[in-house]
Amino acid sequence: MPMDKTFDAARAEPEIYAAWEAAGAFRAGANARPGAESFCIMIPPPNVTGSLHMGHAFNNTLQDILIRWHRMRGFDTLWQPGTDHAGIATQMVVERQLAAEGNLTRREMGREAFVRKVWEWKEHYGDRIVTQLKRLGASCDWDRTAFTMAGAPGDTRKGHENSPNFHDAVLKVFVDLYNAGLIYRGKRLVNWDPHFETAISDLEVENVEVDGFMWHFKYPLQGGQTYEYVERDENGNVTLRETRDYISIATTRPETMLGDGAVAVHPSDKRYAPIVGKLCEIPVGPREHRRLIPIITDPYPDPDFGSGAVKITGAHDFNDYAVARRNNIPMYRLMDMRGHMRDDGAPYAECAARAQEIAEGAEFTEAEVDTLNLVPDDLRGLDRFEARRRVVEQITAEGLAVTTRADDPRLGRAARKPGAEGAEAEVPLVEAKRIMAPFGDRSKVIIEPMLTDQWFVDAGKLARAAIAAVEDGRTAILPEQHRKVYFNWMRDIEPWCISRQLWWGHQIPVWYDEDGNQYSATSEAEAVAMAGGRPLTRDPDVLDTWFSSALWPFGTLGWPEETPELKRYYPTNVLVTGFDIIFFWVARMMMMGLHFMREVPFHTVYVHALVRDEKGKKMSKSLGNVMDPLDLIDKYGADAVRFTLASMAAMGRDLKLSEARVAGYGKFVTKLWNAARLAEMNRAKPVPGFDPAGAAEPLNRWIAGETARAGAAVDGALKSFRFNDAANGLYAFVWGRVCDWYLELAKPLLADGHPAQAETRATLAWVIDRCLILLHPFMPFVTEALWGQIASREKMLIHADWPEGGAEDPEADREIGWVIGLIEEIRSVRAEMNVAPGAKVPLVIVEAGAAEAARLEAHAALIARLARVPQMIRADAPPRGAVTLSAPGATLCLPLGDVVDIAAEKARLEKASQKLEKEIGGLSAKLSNEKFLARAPEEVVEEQRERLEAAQSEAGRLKAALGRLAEMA
RNA sequence: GGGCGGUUAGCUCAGAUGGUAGAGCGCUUCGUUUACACCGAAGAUGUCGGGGGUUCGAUUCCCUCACCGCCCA
Repeated sequence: MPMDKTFDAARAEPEIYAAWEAAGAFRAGANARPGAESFCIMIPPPNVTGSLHMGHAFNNTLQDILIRWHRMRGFDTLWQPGTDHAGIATQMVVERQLAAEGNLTRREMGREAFVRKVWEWKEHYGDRIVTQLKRLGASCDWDRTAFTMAGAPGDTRKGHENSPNFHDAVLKVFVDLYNAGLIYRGKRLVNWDPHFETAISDLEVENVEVDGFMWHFKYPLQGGQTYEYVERDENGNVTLRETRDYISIATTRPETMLGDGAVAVHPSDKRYAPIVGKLCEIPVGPREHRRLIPIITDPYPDPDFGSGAVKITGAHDFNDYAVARRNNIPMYRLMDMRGHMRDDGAPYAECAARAQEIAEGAEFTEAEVDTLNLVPDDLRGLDRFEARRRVVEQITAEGLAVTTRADDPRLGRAARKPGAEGAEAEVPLVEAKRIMAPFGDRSKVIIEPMLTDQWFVDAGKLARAAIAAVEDGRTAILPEQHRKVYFNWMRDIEPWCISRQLWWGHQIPVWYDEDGNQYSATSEAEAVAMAGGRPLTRDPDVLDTWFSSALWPFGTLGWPEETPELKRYYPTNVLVTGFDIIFFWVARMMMMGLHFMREVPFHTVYVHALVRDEKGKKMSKSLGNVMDPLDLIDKYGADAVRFTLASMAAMGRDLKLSEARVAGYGKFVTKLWNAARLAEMNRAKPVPGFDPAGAAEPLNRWIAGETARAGAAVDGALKSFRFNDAANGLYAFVWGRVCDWYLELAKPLLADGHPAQAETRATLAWVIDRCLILLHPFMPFVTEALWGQIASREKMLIHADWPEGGAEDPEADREIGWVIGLIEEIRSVRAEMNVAPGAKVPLVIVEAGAAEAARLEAHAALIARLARVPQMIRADAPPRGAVTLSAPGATLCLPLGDVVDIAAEKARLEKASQKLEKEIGGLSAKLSNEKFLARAPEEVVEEQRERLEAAQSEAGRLKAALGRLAEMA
């Protein structure tokens, strides 16, 4: 049955994938040679809520290439798959679904029922991303699919039937770190997401510049005191001197003024030296209970920024928090968990009075301060942004806003034009400026720094080993620039907040007795025993999802049990990941791996770049520029998508992906298909044990050498993670060498009756096989399809032996190279002389060296065919009007006397001649430079000399040809 | 503000360790020779961002400037 003209990817891909799975082709150790080295990659577990995007497609294509390559080379290969339970994301998705179904809310149904719902959801939808990875051709050992929540209460064990019990590993890690003092609980300022009502880590906060305002307010000094406020320029000359009864404070968040504990100025700031230590009044709240706060010094305020004085709100700002701690300033929490102004506790008057005592020096505790609600009664319960509006309104109404002329440019759009009507009016100074605001990376709401009790990992201690391992090269990070990023972050690491106020996740294994004592244990029974039987309640919080994914490299292999897999595959070889999770994930796996396994989790971290759209924009739903890999697979086939991604994977460079590029590689699939089709039509079948290196025909030896060269290039490129070089090299080899030249040159030899027919058939089949093998890691589907179609084989291509070695054949290279050059030369001349494509022109041999003459004779048939010169004629001199060809070692020409356009030929020769003269000029200048001769390496000098000689002899030939042309004219 | 990366053909990008600037796409012209028109042949296009330096020699190494992008404050 003749082959179709194209590969039907849509039909073939699922069949091929099913065949691989049925054969167990992906299983750990499949195709391993006896005693083979192991090669293991841990998949970056996609979120269980995820669906395949370009980043996944890229990331997994690269992993699959490495895995398939090693598997074919006989390594004991494991590509460990699995998914991440993705705390916030999953909880969000399920809550949304409940709402859409008109179901009870999370809080209405309670924790247990909700968690059960999440497990149900996971059963239904949790394998979507896995299915999608399969469409890409990912050859993971799916039987081992792991899940970061496996074994947690309620696990239905669907979709991750064989996953190691991750929950056990997580609990053990927690308890061990707790007992080692590396995990602790404390009241700290953390990033609070008011939408999800949970703490999140620094890394989950995106700082974005937005339009905002900077308000300037007056904090009056206690009892109407005054001071001389003096400003000076750099030279110390006084530029402003006035008597003030206030200190000017700038803020972008006026609602937090209610919680101010102090005003701070820099110790060197002379302007405020007279009032340091005095009290000033917060200009908001009921007049009768205005709070007074101290003016202190601290290195934090920048004297050159704003007024140089900073309000300190320890409970709602990270910088202020540090200042407050240093100076024992109380931190008053103003908001509730939803970001609304507090509406709890005693009335304002009572709280404010107590705060006043504290400001005046009364003793206080953290716990007491947290009970004080300093939100005035009229603002309680308001949303934080509404409260801000009211605060500004109240202060301004009272005349305590700093004012400026209405044409002050700092007012932004609100400013009048200078000289315009009203430009001289005094208006409140509200600067319009860009300010950095923190947003939750999932909720997209503004994050509120919030003083709450949380659990922390002492990351600083764990980081030391993780830094050392990269410093001494036990783990290599590629490309190298990412080492620096890793070090910078690791060396300056903050405690890691690991508690989340969610329900979906590993619940913290800590119980409290009535006195608040903590018992950390892997089970409640154990905790009760530790507590001597006292009644306990469990901490309701769950762990940050990244806490469990940090255990991925050993948790998936069965730790804490000492499984054979753990022994065999840990440390893993390569981690392929995006730079955006170096901190979230890579750094934490390093810390946990080194701490619990005493060995690095992976030897190499290959950090790939971002897939962008063709204009270089980040793909995002809101921009509408996302390309869906599944759509592309539907349209062009998985092979084309994979090959595109691989060919663009230059290390450290972002990919700008365009559909045209994918379409281009789709054509490459067709090209390969048709090369195989040609072989089939010529009845070229693989001959077992055949080695073209020993072929009689130079052409066959030549392609054997080219193939060896291509194979070595692929190996070299993949060894150093240059996926693009590997892919592009294969493309050039298959299309540019095999299809464009070998197949064309072989056609005459494949003709019936040709003595080399059998050998050439065997070589042709061999070459196609090699193409399939070398391309398989990149384009697994079409290659496997052809492999099966060409012959019945012992093993599928996925387990075929990767070629090792193979030598080039310099003699055959020279010979075939010469023939190719001649054909190109003739084609070029014909095209430029406008010789009719069908016109048959003889090749005139005026002069030829022995080797050249032999080549002409040996390859006459194929030269005739490809260059359309049906006969070769010997002559003593070039005929009139003949065009001389540039062929090393021979004087050949084409008698185009009748057809030649003399002017065109003259132009052609002159152009070539000019180019040569330029080269000759450059080369001879170089060679007459004594310094060059003295200092350049000898082989470089020699090379230049040879080039000069070649150019000169070529120039001579051109000159002769030009001379003949002149005679004709 | 600190750090990192980029600037090469019309477009998208390669150019490890300095020594003849490349590919794909696009473009122009031509082509039904039985693998492939999802093809073939031929062709054009570059002060390698600007300026300095090191060197016999710089797209490549160093400095500096400009513009673009990313990360961290």
